Amino acid sequence: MSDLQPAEALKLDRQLCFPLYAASNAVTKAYRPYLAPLGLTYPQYLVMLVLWEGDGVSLGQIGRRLKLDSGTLTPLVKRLEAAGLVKRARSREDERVLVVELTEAGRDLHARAQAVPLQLAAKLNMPPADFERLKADLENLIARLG
Amino acid sequence: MSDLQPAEALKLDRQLCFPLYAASNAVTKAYRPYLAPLGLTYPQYLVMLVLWEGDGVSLGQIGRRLKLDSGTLTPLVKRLEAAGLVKRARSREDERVLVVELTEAGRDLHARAQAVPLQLAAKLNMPPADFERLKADLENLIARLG
DNA sequence: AGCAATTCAATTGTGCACAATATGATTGTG
DNA sequence: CACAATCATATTGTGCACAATTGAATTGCT
Repeated sequence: MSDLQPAEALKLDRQLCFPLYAASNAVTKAYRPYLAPLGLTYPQYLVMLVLWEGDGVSLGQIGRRLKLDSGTLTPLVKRLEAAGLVKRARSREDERVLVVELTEAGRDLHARAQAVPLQLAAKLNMPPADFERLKADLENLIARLG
Repeated sequence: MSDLQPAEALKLDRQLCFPLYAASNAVTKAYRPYLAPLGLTYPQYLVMLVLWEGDGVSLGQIGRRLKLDSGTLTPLVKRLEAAGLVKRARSREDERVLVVELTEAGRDLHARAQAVPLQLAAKLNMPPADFERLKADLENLIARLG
C-alpha cells in the first residue's frame, strides 16, 4: 500500500480496514438469529464462552481475554446478572476485584449453545483451510496492533 | 470446524468470529489518533471516503456502499453537517431522497486525510502480500454472508 | 385518475465501545 | 504506621449499529 499515490490510497476499495469493519458487523448480525433465542447478544455470548471455559473469573480477566474495558463490561455483566445467567460478587481476598460466576441457568445454557458454532459454520460454508488461514491472519493483525 | 466436538467448538480460541471482532475493534482504535485531529470518527471517515470518490450521493447509496442503515447514517451525517463538512438537501427530482454533498471544508479535508492510510500502514507494518490476502479473504467472507 | 404497494429517510429504543474520570481497596515506601 | 502510588471496577458522556416503526413521496396497477 505504501507504493500507491496518496489519492489512490484513500479509495475505499484499497482499504483493509473497511472489509474488516464490514465483515465484523456482518458476522455479529449473522449470530443474532441463533443467539436471540438464548437471550444473548454477541458480546454477551463472548463473555459466556469465557465463563464456560473457566468459571469464577474476575471482570479484569474477562476484559483482558476479550480486549474490552470496564466501561463496556460492567453494564454488560449487569445485564447477564439481570438475565439470571451469572452472579456478581466481590472477591473475599481483595474487595476491589469483582468475581463473575455462572448460575445454574448459566451453566445450563452451555448445552443449548453448542449448536451455535455449527449453525454459523453452516451459514458461512467456508472451506476449513480458508477458515484457518483467515483466523491466523487476523490473529497476526491483532498482534501487530498490540 | 464441523468435525469438532460441540464442546470444543465453543472454545473461544476455536472461533473465527472473535479475532474478527477483536481485530475490527483494534483497527478502529488504531485510526483514532490520526482521525481525531481531522475531527472525524472512523465511521465518519468511511462516509468521507465515499464522498471524496464521488460527491453528491444519496444517503441510501452511502448505506449500500458501507452496509449501514439509516438509523446509523442519519445521525452520523447530521454530525458531519454540524461539523461543516457536508450539506444535506432533498433531491429536486425525488423528495424522499437525501443528497449529501461536500462543503468547501469537506473537500479541503481530502488533502489533510491523505496521510492517514500511510500512517496506518506504517503502524500495521504488514507485508503487502499478507495485506492483500487478508483483504481478499475478508471480502470472500462478506460475500458469503450476503 | 385512484389507491395499494413500495421506497427513502427519520425516529425510537437497546446495547455496545471507549475516553475520561471517579471511587474505594490495596500496596509500597519512608 | 502514615500516605502516596497503584490497582480494579464503576460512572459519565459521546458515538456508533441495528431492529422496529413511522411518515411522506413515488410507483405501479387497474
